[in-house]
Amino acid sequence: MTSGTHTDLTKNQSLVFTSLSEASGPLTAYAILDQLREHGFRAPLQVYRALEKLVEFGMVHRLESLNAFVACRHKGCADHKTAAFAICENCGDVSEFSPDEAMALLSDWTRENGFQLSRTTIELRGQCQDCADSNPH
Amino acid sequence: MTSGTHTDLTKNQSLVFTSLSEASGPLTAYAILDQLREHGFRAPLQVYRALEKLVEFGMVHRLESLNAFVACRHKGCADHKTAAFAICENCGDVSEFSPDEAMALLSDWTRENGFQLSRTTIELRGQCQDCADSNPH
DNA sequence: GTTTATAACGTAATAACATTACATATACCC
DNA sequence: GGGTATATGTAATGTTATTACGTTATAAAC
Repeated sequence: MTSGTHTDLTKNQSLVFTSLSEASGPLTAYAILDQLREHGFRAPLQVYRALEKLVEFGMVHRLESLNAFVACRHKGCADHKTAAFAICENCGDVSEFSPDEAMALLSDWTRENGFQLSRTTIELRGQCQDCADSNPH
Repeated sequence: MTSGTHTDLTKNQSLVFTSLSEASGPLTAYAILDQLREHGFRAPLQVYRALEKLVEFGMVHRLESLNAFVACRHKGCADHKTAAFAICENCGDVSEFSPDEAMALLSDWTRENGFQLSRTTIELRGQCQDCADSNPH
């Protein structure tokens, strides 16, 4: 083995990750639970425990403004401490991107203010291009 | 009257705003409710309704990663669509700042991707200077 | 191969956060 | 007064997340 891959997921972690990977958008913990009942899941904690690890591994992100979770689709994301998300309030679509330059400026602030950064949440809410095109204002 | 001041708060809005203004940090809706029981508050919805308006007025911010609310302490904040927060996970202290340059870069992304931005959440988690000094790693 | 330690898992109960639904009140305009 | 819009009161419920406790799987140490 070379580096930080995670083929070593447990059964529950795999099930939760697969569920998120196959979803077209973010899922709440309880939505995941419902999907996985047929695989034997019975309680929220089974989902939350798996999610905790998957987030720790960098394979899943939590969307704070949605109380939901997405599989990371951002190539190389595990190398980043930060991801940013654009969330369409019309269709629910979520785009992940890497706000490197913006993050550098936020890091300037933390440096100037002696703040020891551990994680960053950046979430943009609005309308995606498709929805803006079909719902003109 | 000149401009966007809000001396015209309703009774409930005033009570909730005062509660948040006098607090040393963010409060959850239920913490506000408990504080305001002596003023006749009886149900969560009384708090949530007031908060909704106060956020709309730009007088209060919601911290998504905390499910809590803070009174805006940022001079001129009402002019900004965006505020950023540095949240100390040790002492709970929250610093608000105006991430103008970072926001400009995020706006570049939205422009390039046709995303119609309505609001932005930027929350930094970590340790404030005071806590980092007293809890060295 | 048994002991020991650690991480993962199962289940129930409960806590914490937020909304829906419906009835009433208040204020402002005509 | 009648009509409209906004604010309020209250109860019930829905949604999200955690605590507590006990068991099972895994792997290293002896």
